[in-house]
Amino acid sequence: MLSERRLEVLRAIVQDYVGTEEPVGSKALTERHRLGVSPATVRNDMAALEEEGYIAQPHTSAGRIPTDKGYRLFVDKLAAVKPMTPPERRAIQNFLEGAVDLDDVVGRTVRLLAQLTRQVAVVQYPSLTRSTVRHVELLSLAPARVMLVLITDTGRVEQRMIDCHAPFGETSLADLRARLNSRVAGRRFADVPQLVEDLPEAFDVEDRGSVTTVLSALLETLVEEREERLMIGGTANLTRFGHDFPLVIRPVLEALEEQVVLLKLLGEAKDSGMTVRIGHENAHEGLSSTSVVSVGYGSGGEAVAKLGVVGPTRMDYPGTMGAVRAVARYVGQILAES
Amino acid sequence: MLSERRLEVLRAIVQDYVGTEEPVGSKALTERHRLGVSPATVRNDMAALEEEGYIAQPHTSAGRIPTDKGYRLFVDKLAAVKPMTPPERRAIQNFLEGAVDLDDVVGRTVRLLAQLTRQVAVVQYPSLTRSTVRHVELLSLAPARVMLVLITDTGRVEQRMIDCHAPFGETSLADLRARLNSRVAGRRFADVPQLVEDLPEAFDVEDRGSVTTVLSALLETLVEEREERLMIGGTANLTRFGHDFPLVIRPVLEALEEQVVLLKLLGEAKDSGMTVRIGHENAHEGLSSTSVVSVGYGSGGEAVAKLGVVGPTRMDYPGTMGAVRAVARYVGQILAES
DNA sequence: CTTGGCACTCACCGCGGGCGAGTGCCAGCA
DNA sequence: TGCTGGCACTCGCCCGCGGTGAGTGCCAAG
Repeated sequence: MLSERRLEVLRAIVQDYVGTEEPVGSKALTERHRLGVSPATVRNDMAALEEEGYIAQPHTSAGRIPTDKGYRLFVDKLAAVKPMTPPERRAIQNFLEGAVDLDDVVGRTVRLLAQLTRQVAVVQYPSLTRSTVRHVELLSLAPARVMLVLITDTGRVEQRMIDCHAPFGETSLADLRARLNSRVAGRRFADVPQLVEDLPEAFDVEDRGSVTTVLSALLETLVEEREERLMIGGTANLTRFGHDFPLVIRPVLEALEEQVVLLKLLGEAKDSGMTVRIGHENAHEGLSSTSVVSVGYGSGGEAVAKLGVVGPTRMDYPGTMGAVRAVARYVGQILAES
Repeated sequence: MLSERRLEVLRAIVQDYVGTEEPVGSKALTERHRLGVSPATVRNDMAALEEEGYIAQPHTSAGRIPTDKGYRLFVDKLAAVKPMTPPERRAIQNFLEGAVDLDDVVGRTVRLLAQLTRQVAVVQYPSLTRSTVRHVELLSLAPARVMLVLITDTGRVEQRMIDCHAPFGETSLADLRARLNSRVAGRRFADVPQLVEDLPEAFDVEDRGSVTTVLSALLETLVEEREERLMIGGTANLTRFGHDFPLVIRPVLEALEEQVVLLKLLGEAKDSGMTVRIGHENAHEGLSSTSVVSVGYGSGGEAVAKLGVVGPTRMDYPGTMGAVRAVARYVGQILAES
């Protein structure tokens, strides 16, 4: 176990390094922080911290920088989430309040988060399976062509074109629509599969095939990776990454373009509470020099989706966590209102 | 007017510079191209080309690089669009054919373009105003809350939530839906405003307010900047830009995040035929070291939207133009089939 | 108008030395 | 036992140096 002061030294190193982006030495530390001990003592502590793997030096005779493990300790034990100031809160609220629909909410959230944290923002649309069905609509576009529209209580709308093999009569369609809605409206999407299981049996044999096709299309929209959508923004902030650009930035941009990767990233995070994944803790290789701060958000007590930011491991964790948490909170409120 | 050979020299300079990314000198030129003259002659030609502003030297005693004006001349007079090879065509077709809906088509197109050109791809969704109405749907979600769903012949679906001030009866809604569809289905979206102008008059006074609200919401979805959507991809390719990274890449990323900027960019392009905007020809400042190659695409003879790529002014214009044209063509086909 | 020759420019590279921040170690002290 | 000042050492960074070579402009001759 590390002594109190050594933890303090680690905290000081993290803070200074995050601020200056340069390896920090023992002398500079004692000057900028009131540690109450001499540089020599700090050096001893640093040697110990390095021994334990919390910090490292890029070259001999350079200062120390925190390792992933060091950041981890910092986040877990040494950092308090920095709450937003009242004016910041008001700004967040104002910015989000003008949104007219879900796309707008998500879009504004992304921009807001990117701006607040000066990092890349990622916002997931409310998950279908965790939402409640508000309405299911079936539109006949052609004799054997039906459009399925799902509407959730979170304002999300998904549509899907369905090709039936046989023509599907207008009255049968209306019948299916009515039955479907009476069964699933107000229920959770996750329960839909069971709720509609025996629905085909209520129909004439001739329509049963089409009904099954429609239902399976409905179920298909609920499977993972099809039902998840997200939006990202603030990629321009990647340019603040460091000096050794292309090598670092490229894999990050590539990862960010792969929705699958991002979804997996957010999926790995805890469902409740804030999750911070630091450097190599991220499974994806291209993101090994980034940290991901994410949190669930939702209209009620339960999270319907996640949002977060991706930035260099050398980031202002307290500030970022504060911003992420605050934004998630307000987005939840907005969602609840609509 | 420049002599034939000088044009040839310019072409050679552009080709070499695009290939090597380094200023090209007179000697290297004569070695790599069969110009039939000596370096000294080429030097004279270069001096003339520089005098006219087609090329420039980064430092004294370095080779020449083309200016925006030089690329412009190259594109206009010296370059032939490079057609895709048969295997490439097949690959494009295969890649696009698996798409299941419009989002998928656009998404695949973006990825395809980015991969083919190794640049940033931008694909606009088919414009509403240039499409034809397939269906208009009105859903009652709550007594005074209606959802409007627009479906176009290009497979695009737009929805919008509408708050009516007074409750809107189910039968009135059905009536409006029927009348609306009989008037506008199969017609061009651009004509919709006139077609529905006198529609409120057909309704009882009590419903007339809600009808007007719904109609104005419908018209609002058609105004510019609301109706336009687009998707971008391949931003990771920006890392191949040059050595002087952050300064160049940052404004480009910023510009790409502003849909407004991109839409304006594409809007400035000609409606038919391919448009190439080089460097400072782009109004947006951040894009002054990029070129934009764009072209309209559509299911029939007429373009319903545009797509293109954004890359460094130092790009392979013939190849890029070939890829952009080919992709636009196949996307048009896919759209026509669906 | 083209060409070979020639002097000149200047970015780039590798070298070497001085500087200084930072380190590890040690002996002394509380 | 733990903290401190002192000290020698390391090594990345900066800077100035000269050599090299690609590239240039100019000129006189073909």
